[in-house]
Amino acid sequence: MRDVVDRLTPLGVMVLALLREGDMHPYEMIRLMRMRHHDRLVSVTHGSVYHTVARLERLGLLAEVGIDREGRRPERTTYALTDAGSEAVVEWVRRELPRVDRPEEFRVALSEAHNLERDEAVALLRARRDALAASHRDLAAGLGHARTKSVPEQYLLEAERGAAMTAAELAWLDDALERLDRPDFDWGAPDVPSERYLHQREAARR
Amino acid sequence: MRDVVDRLTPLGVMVLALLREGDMHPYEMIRLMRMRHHDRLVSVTHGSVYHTVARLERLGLLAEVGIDREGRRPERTTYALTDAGSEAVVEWVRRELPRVDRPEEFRVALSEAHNLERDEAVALLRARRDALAASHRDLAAGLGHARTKSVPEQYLLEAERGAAMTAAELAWLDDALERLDRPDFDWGAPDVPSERYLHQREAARR
DNA sequence: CGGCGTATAGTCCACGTGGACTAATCAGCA
DNA sequence: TGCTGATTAGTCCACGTGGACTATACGCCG
Repeated sequence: MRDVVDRLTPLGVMVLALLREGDMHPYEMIRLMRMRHHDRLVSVTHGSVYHTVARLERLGLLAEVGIDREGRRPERTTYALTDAGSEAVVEWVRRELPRVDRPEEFRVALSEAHNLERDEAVALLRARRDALAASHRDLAAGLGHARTKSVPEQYLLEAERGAAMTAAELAWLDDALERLDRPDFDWGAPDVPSERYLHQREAARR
Repeated sequence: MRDVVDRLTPLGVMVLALLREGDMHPYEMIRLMRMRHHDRLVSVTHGSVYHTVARLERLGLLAEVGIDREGRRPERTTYALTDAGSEAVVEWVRRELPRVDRPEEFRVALSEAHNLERDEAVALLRARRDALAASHRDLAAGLGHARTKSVPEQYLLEAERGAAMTAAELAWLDDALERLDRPDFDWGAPDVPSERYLHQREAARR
């Protein structure tokens, strides 16, 4: 079970997360991801999506549920999430949300955090804040050290920016955690895929 | 010439940039990148580095200059930069520095910006600032639009963070540009690989 | 009404990466 | 002095991705 989670790529997780909203064929996943601008998080190409779906099927995380044909369009294979697949998404997000290495993975985890219960998401983000603070201390120390050895500024630009970005994320996280902690934050049940998205899907299917 | 630049990966650029400091064998590149914490920018493994060097050789951007053997240690192949390789680094940085998509590439470009003349680097970063400002406006507009359609906050966390990060980078860039514009910023000639680094290499070679 | 472009749906190959493996030598500890 | 573990140096295979390619159907412009 745990080893399966290790083999998930960001795109794989997004695919599984989409199937939590309902059965779907790969091409529709691509449309939805593009419509929601999720292609800013992972690169969404035909090659990667179809291959990813095939791989997830081999892993037993999703399964074929039918081949329908609309008009005389090419036939399309529809897939559904298995229990293992549903569990794997949650496990993956749980693992990636607090990690400060692997920023790509984190952005995907954050955008799928709604698949967790609110309390758990908050706890994981709080852990992240601490790790981020430690990371920022390291970066600042490294910069300080380099300056005592009078390394020319031009060589430190990237490190400076890194420290600034880390500080900014820290500030954002503190702010977000404060908002998430207020009891009037709605969040809702993690399994219910929100009426809105279902409507969006219908609109896209039109 | 331009097509060669298209085929450069971030790791490839870092390898070429290292060779601008002097001839080197792949294993030494790995040591240096780790020592300078450049493995925060790209993943530095034996597999990728040796393969990358072989590819750059096929592209004619670097060339074997000798096989020496120290003591009875395994023999090591030393490589040198060709003129085309030297030019390719500059071209690549020139192209990636202002781009706001592809953040990975940008971080490498920024850390190799010292290979450009100061004036050119400043001009490219100024172009980046404008592109970044436009990108931030888009993100903010998208968020505003989502809020008018009352999308639950839990689905907007990643987008919010993205906007905050973009704003932070914008602030850092403005600050950095202001410092870079002051005439007492030293920068120096782009070709001279800085005494300091040569010492560092000797120390590592020891 | 004919043609051109774009949307739908999917396959397949080439490329780059990363981790596992080999193998010898040096440093340190007991 | 012998053993263990880390360092030096490099090879190789399996995996995931992305771009090119195929093929049909629909919409639109002239």
